[in-house]
Amino acid sequence: MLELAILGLLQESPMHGYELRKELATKLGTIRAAISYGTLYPTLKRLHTAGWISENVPDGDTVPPLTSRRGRVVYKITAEGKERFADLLAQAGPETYDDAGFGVHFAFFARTDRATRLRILEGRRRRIEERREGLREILARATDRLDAYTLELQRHGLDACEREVRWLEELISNERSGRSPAAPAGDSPPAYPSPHQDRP
Amino acid sequence: MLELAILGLLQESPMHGYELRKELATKLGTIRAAISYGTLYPTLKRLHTAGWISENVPDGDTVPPLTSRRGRVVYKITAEGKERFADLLAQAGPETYDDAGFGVHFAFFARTDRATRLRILEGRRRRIEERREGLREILARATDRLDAYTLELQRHGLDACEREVRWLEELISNERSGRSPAAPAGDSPPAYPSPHQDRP
DNA sequence: GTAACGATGTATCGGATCGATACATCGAAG
DNA sequence: CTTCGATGTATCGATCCGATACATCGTTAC
Repeated sequence: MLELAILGLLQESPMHGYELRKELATKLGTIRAAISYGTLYPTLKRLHTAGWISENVPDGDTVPPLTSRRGRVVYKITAEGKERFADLLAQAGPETYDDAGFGVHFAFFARTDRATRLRILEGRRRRIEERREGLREILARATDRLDAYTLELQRHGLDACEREVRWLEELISNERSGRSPAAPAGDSPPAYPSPHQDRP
Repeated sequence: MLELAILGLLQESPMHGYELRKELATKLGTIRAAISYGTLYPTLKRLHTAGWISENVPDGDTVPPLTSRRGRVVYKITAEGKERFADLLAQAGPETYDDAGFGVHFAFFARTDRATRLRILEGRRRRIEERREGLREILARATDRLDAYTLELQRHGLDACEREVRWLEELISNERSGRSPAAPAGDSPPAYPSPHQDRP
């Protein structure tokens, strides 16, 4: 999952690890608070071994002992890496529908074709609907077995599910009618400031 | 984190692994969809080694070869396990405020003292507020660097944060005034079907 | 001037957890 | 009478996190 995110960001521009981590946090926002270095560096090493990225260690050829710069490794995507990224972008399996997988894929929807976008959005919706039904089941069946706090937790979870389904439905509807992702679907006004829709 | 959940459930009644997994799914609901057996059994083993639970393998003493029942191991909490559970319940550190940790602790709030409940709720609120501020920062600062889909993702995340902060505030307010967790705080009517509040 | 500090930067280790897989029992449906 | 789905125990490889260590750089404070 992280693999997709890294390749996607390096496609935009080469970066070193620290920068990559910050950009990752910005791009993924709430999905993955911040990637641990214990995840990032091994993954970068793996991507390098696979030949999808290159590691550029700038050892100043003729000036090694003067300042002895600590190696600031710049990572750059390769041609094979771009192919790999395209492959990952196009696939939509079960792992694409869980919280982390969906978030990462969604973050790169601008570079995903519409058919795949729709498949992912619908798969995710299905997933959340199942979760929602599970919670409704619990709330209908086990009301007496569970204490007030546990029930409140389930209600809060159910609320979040219903909200996400509505959100997904709006996104799906927008995709089908060829609208911008954030454009309001018609009757319901947007709750957030409009994303400057200057192309009619 | 899983340790707390297992000890908590086994405190209610002894269970075998399969049952434990199902109860865990019911109790934690949206927090942790379903615990993998690859997590559950090693954790049970660990708890057993630590002396917090006992493993009861019912090998029918005098009837070994007749049906040769596959060992259905029944796990039971020990006195030390109960102490351990109480210790875990009472502590409120940074790991108590992330998504998984908070959810598990909240699920056992019925057995947590009020002071700890308040500390955890406030710590969690702080955590979500920080996440919210981070998202606002991104939405204010990086609007032009991010595409429409990424922005929409951030907005959805921000919305979820604001919602959770409101939820936490209501819970905190209820705790302070000694109300039931799910009771409405006063002016705002509940968004979900009232949890049959037949006591006035 | 220089010492301290916070941001930048690379890297590893142990531990928690997941998903896939394997295997075995049992009751019911066909 | 056999196949199938639910029940049940268990392990393996891979992913990811949190803590930790260490080094550089610029700014601020003394």
